[in-house]
Amino acid sequence: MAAVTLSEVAREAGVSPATASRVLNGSTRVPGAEIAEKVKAAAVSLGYIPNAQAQALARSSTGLLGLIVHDIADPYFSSIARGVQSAARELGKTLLLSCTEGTPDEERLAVEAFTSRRADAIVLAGSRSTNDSDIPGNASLLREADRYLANGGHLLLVGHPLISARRAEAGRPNAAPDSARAARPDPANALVLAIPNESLSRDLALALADRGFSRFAIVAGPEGLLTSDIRVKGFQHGLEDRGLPAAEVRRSAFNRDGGFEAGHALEEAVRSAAAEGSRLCLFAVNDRMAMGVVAAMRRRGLEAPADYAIAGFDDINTLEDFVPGLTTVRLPLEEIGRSAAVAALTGEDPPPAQGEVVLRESTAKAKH
Amino acid sequence: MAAVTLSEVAREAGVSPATASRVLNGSTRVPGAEIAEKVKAAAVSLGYIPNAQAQALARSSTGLLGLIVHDIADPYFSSIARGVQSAARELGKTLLLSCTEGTPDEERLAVEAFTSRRADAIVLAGSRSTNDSDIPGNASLLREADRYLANGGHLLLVGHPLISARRAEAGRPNAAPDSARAARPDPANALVLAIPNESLSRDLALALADRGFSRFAIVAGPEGLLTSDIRVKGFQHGLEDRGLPAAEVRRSAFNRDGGFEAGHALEEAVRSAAAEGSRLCLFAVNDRMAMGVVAAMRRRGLEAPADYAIAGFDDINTLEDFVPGLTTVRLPLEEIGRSAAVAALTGEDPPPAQGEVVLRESTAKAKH
DNA sequence: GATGGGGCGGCAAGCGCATTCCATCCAGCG
DNA sequence: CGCTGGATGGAATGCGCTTGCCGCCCCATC
Repeated sequence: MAAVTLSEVAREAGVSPATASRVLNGSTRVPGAEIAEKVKAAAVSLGYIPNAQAQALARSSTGLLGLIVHDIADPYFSSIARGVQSAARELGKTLLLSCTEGTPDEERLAVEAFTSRRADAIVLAGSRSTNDSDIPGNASLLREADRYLANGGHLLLVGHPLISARRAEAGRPNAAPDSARAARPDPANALVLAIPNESLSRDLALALADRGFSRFAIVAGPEGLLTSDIRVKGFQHGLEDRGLPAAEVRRSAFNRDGGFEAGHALEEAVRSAAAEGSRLCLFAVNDRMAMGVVAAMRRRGLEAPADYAIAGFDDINTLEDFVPGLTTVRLPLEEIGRSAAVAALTGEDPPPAQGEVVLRESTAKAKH
Repeated sequence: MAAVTLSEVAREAGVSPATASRVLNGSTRVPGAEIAEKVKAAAVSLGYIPNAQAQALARSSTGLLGLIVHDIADPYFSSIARGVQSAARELGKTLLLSCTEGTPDEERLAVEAFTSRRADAIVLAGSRSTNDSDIPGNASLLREADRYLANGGHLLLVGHPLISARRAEAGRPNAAPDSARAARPDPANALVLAIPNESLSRDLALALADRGFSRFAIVAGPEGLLTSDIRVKGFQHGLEDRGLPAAEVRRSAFNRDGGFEAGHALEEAVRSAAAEGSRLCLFAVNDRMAMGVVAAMRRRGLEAPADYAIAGFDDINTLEDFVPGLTTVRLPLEEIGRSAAVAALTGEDPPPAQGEVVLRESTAKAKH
């Protein structure tokens, strides 16, 4: 990529590179009008485009914002990405994107790559995992994050803080609630945009109980996946608050196919509840899983809300035309992306996300 | 973003920066084993991470790949993005992302930004518009692209070539077919990953006709939107091939809401066809529009395939759990993204995309 | 044992730009 | 009329790294 350089423009305009630099790229010292005109004209006629690399090197600030997600083709992340991108554009930043499939090792690689690019800030979205097999990965991710921060970068986590050795316990059954964890400063000193997963899934359980459901089952992601674990916990708390027995938890992959698989496995439970004259209410910890469950049930001839009820979480945009309308917890994903980007770039603490329970047809009162 | 520099590592290891550079970052000349060890040890202990900006400046190659899409939250683009990202990762490139809402002006800005970053290659996805109002935008996009290419960048367009003044006619009713346009070299000398929109929509029309449908209507995007126009044309050709009358074309926004709107408008036609004992078959030029149509019809109490038939185009992943199963044309979007990235980076011509008609329930023979 | 060549570090020159410091010029003031 | 101070353009330096070139040493060769 050879290209027109500043000094060529300067020569063309008959001024020094310093002067050209001052008129072309915002400086505190703006040269006289006449000279400025000459320089601008020269720049236009030569088709000058500043070399951002060189500028970055000279100013030691790149104007780059890194975004790390599990999977950009997942509507959850692509909505967030849209928000991040839109904020980045408004702030005149350029977006770097990396997808990691959710593995801490890939995430570390991404942080490393962005550190190498000297990104001004990094937004890291996606659930953490407290799985034992991820301990080394989490540790090295944490180290990499520390290094990035130590070098003056801004890191913002969407949802959960990074998993430290100490915190690896946090997702476990008897860990501290959301609030306590959020209050504890992240060891890596990263910003965290909190998503009230626990209280929202509790709200969902309450809403469902108030609608008259009394038998529940939970379709969760693999053990150790923080987002899933926390949502399960919140939901169970809600049931407990209403004096209902804890729901059985069925674990599978944290995606549509996981839901599909769980759906098959839950057929029996749905039918036996029906046999007893009640409807089982399912809570899938994310919408994609819920959609998988619905697909599996449908294949077995079971429909919501007639034969069972089901709720998801996230309110991804895909739901708009999904049948039956899926009860879920709306997360303002694009907005989350926007404020994540802004917070990361400014270094200010982001406002926690606001969610809300959205009741739809999939948990309607039985029609008959 | 201050950080450990190469020369600090070199000093720590007791060697010159040149030597350190050679051992740390792939050079043809690799220093002796003993020295290499010292340098590596120093790099690790200091936590050295090369400054990609400086490297880029020195090597004049950045390892950056730019991706420009209309909307990253649209599953069509996010699937492509996934493919691009995955190829980029494998090739050791970093991805720059920009969303433009499909306006040529924003696209130009994105190209400019990526040029400024000296991206090695740019993938530009999304339909072009031959609309009169976009003429100036297209022209300046073309200029910007030319400039990028002149500076040694590689540009790859997904779908259509850039719109030149000359080519602005191409999308018009009596323009040359796909093949002729593809054969004409792009003025900007950019690569083009061809998507056989015309022949595939023709295939779709043939398949539908063979299924026994004889009355068609088309739900298209706004006039001048190339992808839409070409698909319409191909479909009409297919009908013509079967001796069927041309379908009425109804235009609205190229998205879900446009489809919804068109769906309402088409209620009459569906009902009157039914009154005459036949079913109207709708072709929406993309899946999102088709989904909007289905939603609108459902609201009016009309269901596919019982009351009408409908087909879409793209086979976005959202369709997996859409009811009814939507007949469509499958485009291997992720694969398209992958080969787009590879071609852009290598400068080689990409293989044209392979699509196929997928018949599903939405165009099933009437059940009764 | 002298000579040529190959291998290996180091030196230094940039890559394109921002910015500090300096020289210059002119206006204004005493 | 001489001096000072502010404004303005230019020269020089450095951001962190790569790489062509030079010089050194050691070994093989005659």
